[in-house]
Amino acid sequence: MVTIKDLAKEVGVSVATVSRALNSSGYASPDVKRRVLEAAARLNYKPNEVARALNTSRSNVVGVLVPDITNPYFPKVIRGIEDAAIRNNYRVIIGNTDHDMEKESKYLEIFRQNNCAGIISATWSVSGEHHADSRPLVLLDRVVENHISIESDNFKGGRLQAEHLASEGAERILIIKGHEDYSSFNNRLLGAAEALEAYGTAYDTLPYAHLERMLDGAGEDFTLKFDGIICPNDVTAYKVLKFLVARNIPVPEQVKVVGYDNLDFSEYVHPALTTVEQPIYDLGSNAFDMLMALAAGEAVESRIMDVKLIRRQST
Amino acid sequence: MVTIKDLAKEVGVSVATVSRALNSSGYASPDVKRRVLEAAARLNYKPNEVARALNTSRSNVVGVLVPDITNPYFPKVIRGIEDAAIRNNYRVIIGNTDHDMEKESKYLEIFRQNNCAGIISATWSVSGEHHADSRPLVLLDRVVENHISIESDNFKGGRLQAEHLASEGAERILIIKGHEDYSSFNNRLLGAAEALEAYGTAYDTLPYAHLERMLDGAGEDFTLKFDGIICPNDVTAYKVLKFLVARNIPVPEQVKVVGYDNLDFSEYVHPALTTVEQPIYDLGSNAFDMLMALAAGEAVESRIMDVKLIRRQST
DNA sequence: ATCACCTGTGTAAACGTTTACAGATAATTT
DNA sequence: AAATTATCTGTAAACGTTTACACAGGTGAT
Repeated sequence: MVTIKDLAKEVGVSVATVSRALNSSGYASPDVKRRVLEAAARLNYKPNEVARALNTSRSNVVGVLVPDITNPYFPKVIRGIEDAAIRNNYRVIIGNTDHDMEKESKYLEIFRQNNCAGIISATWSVSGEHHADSRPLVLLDRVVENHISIESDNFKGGRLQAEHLASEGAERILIIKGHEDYSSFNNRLLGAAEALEAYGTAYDTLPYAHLERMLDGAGEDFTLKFDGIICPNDVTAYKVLKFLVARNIPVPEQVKVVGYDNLDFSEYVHPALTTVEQPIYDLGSNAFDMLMALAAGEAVESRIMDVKLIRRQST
Repeated sequence: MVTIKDLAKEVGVSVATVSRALNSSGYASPDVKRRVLEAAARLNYKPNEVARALNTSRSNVVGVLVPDITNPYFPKVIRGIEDAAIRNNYRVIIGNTDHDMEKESKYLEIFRQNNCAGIISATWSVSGEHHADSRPLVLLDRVVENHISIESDNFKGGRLQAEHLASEGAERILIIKGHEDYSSFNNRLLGAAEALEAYGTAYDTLPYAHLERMLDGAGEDFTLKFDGIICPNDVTAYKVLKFLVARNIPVPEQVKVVGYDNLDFSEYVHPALTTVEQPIYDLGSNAFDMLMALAAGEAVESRIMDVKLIRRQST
């Protein structure tokens, strides 16, 4: 591998001068700078990032934490992050936490061991003592006190779900709750509940675990008592739709279903899913930009991205 | 951050001894070793991976190249790789190449700059001069001469698709081709064609680009002339199903459709998709194991994983 | 002519590890 | 008892960068 030393020898200056010429840090005469750059191009010199990271104790790697990359929401987020990262000459290390606080801590430790420049996390166990680490951090789709975060307008999204069902004539609505640890799901619930109360529409809520039991064929069939179902995300909605269709319950005639996310697949399920679209890719790329700003010591504000309703055949 | 130096001071030995004690390399008296480990645990010492990578010119990071993580095939592969990696105390850097050789080269360069231990790639432009780099490499779902690879049994998979349609009574079959640069798609095509010829069933092939034109509403509607459609992957099958359903063409009565991959979603589309299942997750985790073996200098053979047909409502 | 300052360069230390080498002691062989 | 070998430890160099510091020469102000 060609190093800064080789360049120094080639040009006939010291390594310090080469480093300064390459990074335009400190002084370097125009002539030397030109010769260094020429030699670097000619010998195809690429700086060793590891050495750089060791010296500056800051690599150009950002750590990204997701519950499970297999959940189709996250690849899009990651793609957004990765594209932004590569534009800025950064790389992305990913970690799957499975909502497990142990794993989460382990990855944070790993990120530290790798001198990562910062962390974007879509999972955050507040109870942990991660806080000790002062690395720049942006939470994605999760809001936690004293941390910068970016999320879609979950409250509005919940409201859109509810208003849409109500305006389509649903009179008894079931709201399926998402993972209770996450602010995003809770805010969707709040938004929906508030809207339904304003409309004067009757509704009930169902913990996610109960839904799973129902889908497995055990437990009560909740769907019979309702004519509208609000799902915490699209993947849940797919399962609900499958359950209803398998029982020959006409959707949307007897029951209307609305999801949240607008994943690519939502137009392929049957019936095609009405859902709230959030700008998943942009959430990722913006999160990266915010992280860079944070790392540069700039003041950064938490961000909320707009959402909109996408109407399809399930309502 | 607590370093090896701190441990040395704490225990009252040199850093060399600490290093040897921690890594069980070279000699270290049982007593010293015990004291070092105790101090490491007490002070919560974690080795700095960057320093280690610089010294040994080999980090515990592997680079993973995929065309686009947004394609639902890849998150599963990546999850397989990542799980295997973390078990072995390795990390994963991902790169999206978009089938673009420039990006591919760029990422390979980046992996080199980061002293990556090896590369797993689901995309490989043979024409490039990447070969100069002698880093361990495992190709995933791509076969290229002189490289170790792992893939599903694409030929058999293609055969299963064809045999199934034929045995269900299809008499004029359309095979939609996948990306022609990739051996996996070509082998599926070969397997299907060979099976159909053995059956004496008529078939035709369609370049992917033509399909896209048809889906966009432009160009000829190919589906009318056929009663069986073999898709190169599930995502393509989703699009075909949507196209057919939108035109009220009864599936599977008039046209039967079979996919390839068995993605999680294939049971949610309408009608639920008959497809060939390949062990996507295992492809990833095995690829990692092969990479480790390769890095350890062991002899490694390319691997082909078995596939099986999953019958659902689209046939 | 003196002083201050700016520009350009080299020397050397530092980042946190691993490891070749040498020296010292202990254990085993002859 | 001497010679060999095995075990243990420390010193110092190395990995490829960045950067504090020192020094030299040039420019401009006083």
